[in-house]
Amino acid sequence: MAREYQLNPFQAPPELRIDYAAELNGQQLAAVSAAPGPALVLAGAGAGKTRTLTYRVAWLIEHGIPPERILLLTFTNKAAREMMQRVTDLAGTNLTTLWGGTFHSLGLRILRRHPERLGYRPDFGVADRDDAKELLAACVGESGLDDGKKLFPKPEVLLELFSKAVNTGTPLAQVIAEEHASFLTQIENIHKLQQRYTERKRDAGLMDFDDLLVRWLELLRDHEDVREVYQRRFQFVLVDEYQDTNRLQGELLDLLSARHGNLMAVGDDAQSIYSWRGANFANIIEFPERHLGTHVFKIETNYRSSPEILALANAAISGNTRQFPKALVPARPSGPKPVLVTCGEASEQAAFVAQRALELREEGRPLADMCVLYRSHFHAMELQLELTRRRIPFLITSGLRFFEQAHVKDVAAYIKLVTNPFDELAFKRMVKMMPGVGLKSADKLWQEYRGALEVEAAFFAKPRPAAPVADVDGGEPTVSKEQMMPLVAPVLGAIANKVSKKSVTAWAHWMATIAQIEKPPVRFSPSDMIRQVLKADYIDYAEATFENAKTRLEDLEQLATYAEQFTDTTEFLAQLALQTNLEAEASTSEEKEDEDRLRLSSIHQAKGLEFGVVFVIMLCDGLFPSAWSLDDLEGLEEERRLFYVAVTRAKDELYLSYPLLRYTHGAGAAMQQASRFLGEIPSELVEEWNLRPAYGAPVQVRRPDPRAVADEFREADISGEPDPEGEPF
DNA sequence: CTGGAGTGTGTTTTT
DNA sequence: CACACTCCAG
Repeated sequence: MAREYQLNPFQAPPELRIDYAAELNGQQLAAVSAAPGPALVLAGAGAGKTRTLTYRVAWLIEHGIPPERILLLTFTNKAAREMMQRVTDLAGTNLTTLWGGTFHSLGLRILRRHPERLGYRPDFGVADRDDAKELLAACVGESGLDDGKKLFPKPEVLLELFSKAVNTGTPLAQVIAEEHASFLTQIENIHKLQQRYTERKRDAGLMDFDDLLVRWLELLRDHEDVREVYQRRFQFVLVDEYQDTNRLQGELLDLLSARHGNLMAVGDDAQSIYSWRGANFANIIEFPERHLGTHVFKIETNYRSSPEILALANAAISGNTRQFPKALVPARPSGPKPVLVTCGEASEQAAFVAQRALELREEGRPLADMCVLYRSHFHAMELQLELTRRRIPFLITSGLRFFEQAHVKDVAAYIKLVTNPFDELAFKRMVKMMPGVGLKSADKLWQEYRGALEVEAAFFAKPRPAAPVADVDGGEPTVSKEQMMPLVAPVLGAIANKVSKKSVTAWAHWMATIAQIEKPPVRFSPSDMIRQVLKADYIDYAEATFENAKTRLEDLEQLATYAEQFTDTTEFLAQLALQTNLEAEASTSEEKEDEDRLRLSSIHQAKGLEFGVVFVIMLCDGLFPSAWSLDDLEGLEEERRLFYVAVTRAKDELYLSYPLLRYTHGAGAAMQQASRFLGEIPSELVEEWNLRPAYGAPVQVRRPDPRAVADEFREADISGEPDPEGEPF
């Protein structure tokens, strides 16, 4: 292996601004100042994993490694941004040339530079889950495979299977055998369908989430000159949350770092909670075998939690058989014991959390320093109601993603079609908004449109010069903003005679709107486009269609504001698809960040965060651990790790609660059993609270009237906006 | 062929 | 209990 950079990659340090030895403990320092070469950093929860990684980046830069030679892979884009900001503050260096982000966003970034190598257009789009589902559904439909005679997997299920196969590098047949053996008889058809789906994506100029990884790997593997460029460029590769990488990501990392061999993987096997998404536990275990000469660093001092919380966490995880043994050493002084709270029913549990949060706030702890964690989003229902009722401000990282809401997708479809006239989904989505147009007409119109478009496009199809591979210091992608695509409106005009009588007016109106937004300079400004679409079409449509049109239109105004930072529609759309949550990712205003709100989150979404006080609710067997996981050991162990992640978010106080009774959908009340995870904790490690005596007046026990619930929700301030009436309580 | 009324089904976690 | 899907009337 060529290692010419290996001999002395670190130039003589200039004067260092950071006193590493003073700011890090011995174990952290060892990892931060590690000599070049493969390194595996096993850092327990709260041991300063992020801190270590951040200082490592600063250390590299202070030792003369140019930022553009560092690749930083993190679990969320936000994490990358925060780390880079921190390094900027620490070392006073400008990091704009450092590449950092999620696997998916970096895959997009690299693919965008060489799309022609894989036969993609330079402005290919990113299909989110819904897009992928629709596309696949269309494939199923036209293939006639699902004739209703035999049970055929639904598009969602198929996508899940495809995804698992590529992410884990497992043959599709094997995945099906493991997950849905009954579909094995139709394996031929499923294979055909997958092929069709792949072609269809390419025709539509779309990559789905998996493509961003698969094609990235393909690009590096099959194109030596491209591989060379990136292998040379990325002298140091750092990965966070390595325990949650899947096989595909593992291969990408190995390939990217193969030349210099400076791959530093940071993770904690006890916090692996994404195996359902294909995360490969083995990556972390086999790292030293795959990378000869790996230095293993262990960081075991926990700075986050009180010894009491840590003792509980250790007890909780000890039920797992598959783990590296580790000894987390507490560094903080003693605190209160974790509390186990048994409640009568879910609404009582909600009342407890609300009341306790208020008490703690009285004692001077900001709401923002408290978090309520749960296994599944719907577990937080009663709590949302209770907080709303009591006017306690809260921030929820909700299950539904901003971009996946119908109205957002509707408006985005306009931008998508103008940006990429071949976007079948966008076209059909808009056409179906017209009166009298359903699935079939949409398809017919699409065929007509597509035909006319090909004719138009022929004029634009000029041979593109083979793009030179960008050099290490090469510029950004060579996507020209020039008009390389035909205009949409003329094509719509050309086929206007094919439109049914019912929708002629709507069609003309639509055409006018499209013409308006695809005219420069509007077409280069996503936010202008959104505002024009709203004004021309969508306000009316929304008001006629949605009961809650007002809220939705406000959302769209927010989208337009968010879009202002983009001057390129392709990038805007791609980023939007990769964005989980607009609020979490977009830069929020000062005012909003200052606001004191209780945080509600699924445990998965709370990964990497920490709070003074943590409530873990709904610890019922069958809910957490979820009923799905009860029958196999691996599933159960993952749930246990999830529980471990939950409790290790807490710094000072931890409350574990569960209701004895729960009202389930339709079936009425069901008795609940305490989670088996609670049973695994020695009783001397927790303090048990008896709800009623401690809280005087009996908590109101009521079965919510569903209609009242719905009303309350409608008025509810779910986004956590400040209450217009002023004082929250 | 569309869209409404009526019937059946099935509920994790997310880039 | 909500939503997805089916079936049937315009």
